[in-house]
Amino acid sequence: MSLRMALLGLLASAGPGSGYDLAREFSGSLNQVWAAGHSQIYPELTRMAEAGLVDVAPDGPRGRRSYSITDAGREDLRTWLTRTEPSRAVRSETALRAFLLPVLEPEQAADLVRRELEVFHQRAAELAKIVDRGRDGFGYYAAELGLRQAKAISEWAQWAADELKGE
Amino acid sequence: MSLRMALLGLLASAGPGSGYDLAREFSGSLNQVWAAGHSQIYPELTRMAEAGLVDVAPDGPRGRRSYSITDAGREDLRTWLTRTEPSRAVRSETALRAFLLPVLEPEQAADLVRRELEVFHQRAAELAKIVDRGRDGFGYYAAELGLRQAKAISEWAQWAADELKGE
DNA sequence: GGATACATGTAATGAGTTACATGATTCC
DNA sequence: GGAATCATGTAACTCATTACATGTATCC
Repeated sequence: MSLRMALLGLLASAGPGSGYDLAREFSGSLNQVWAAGHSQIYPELTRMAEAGLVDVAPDGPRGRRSYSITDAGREDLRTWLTRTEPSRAVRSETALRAFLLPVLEPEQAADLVRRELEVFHQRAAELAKIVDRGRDGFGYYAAELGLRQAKAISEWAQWAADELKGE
Repeated sequence: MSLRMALLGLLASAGPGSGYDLAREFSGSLNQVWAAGHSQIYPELTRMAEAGLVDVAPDGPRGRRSYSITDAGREDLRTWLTRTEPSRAVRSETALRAFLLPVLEPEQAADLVRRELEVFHQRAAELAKIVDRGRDGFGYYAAELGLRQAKAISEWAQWAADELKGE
């Protein structure tokens, strides 16, 4: 359902587009939030068209099919956002590794934590750039959230490295 | 692979246990980090036994089968933690909804954000309790990470609510 | 003419969720 | 005797990843 809602959201705010366009947006800013490959996107768009959530304009160049959101689609998206309870299930490999840290020797655990520090420090810097571009629409709130989370993780990594030194 | 590593980690640090025990640990503190139900755990343990990563002691009461980690299992776990690159793929419904916020009216968006604020504020309070119990071993580093992330999300929600008021 | 980007799909596999199904022990 | 908990499994389904497969338009 989440993939479907992400696609509807993109069509609602960026306007009509092809599966190819949508797949490209998924490898851009949305990728930080929800990943999907084209092999997942194309069949889902077909199902969404069958369900009347999107209209298809076929026969563009190179067989391009352009999808646009319908009123039913907009309705579904709004209902999902406002009336369904978000799944807060977390599945973070970084967090799982944090959980498993105590099975390592402190020295190896510290190595692992330093690698996370570097990656998320880097990610925070990238997201800061997006945030600085301001409220140009889509991705603004998500980028700010991503930034705060990336900072939280790198600060945790710093803390954990210090903690492990003391052992 | 992650499920397998989580199981090996639990067996490595909490000692031998049954699938039932492991499923219970998954619904406890580990649940914040990596969720799994018994229908996923039992078949995985069977495969792990076939691969020689765990030993099985069958014939406990009520057909209980107790699993313990082998040297090969410990080796696999250590190799995974130290030599494989973590997947940093994120799949967060909260973040996806943050991404989609601009499709809502500011008022509805603010409602959504306030609900997240409440949930993560609550979660932060629960994790703070676990962290306060101190370095009693497993879950300590993960709880600290979870706490920092929950705080980051609720601070974001506060920021977003203010931001939406201004619109 | 060749490389690159555009464009769409399917197949096989793996991971995860929900529902179904069963039975033993313990506690009251 | 009945309820709760312990204990294990399978089946059906959905969701996600990787690999395979093909063809068109544009740029140089």
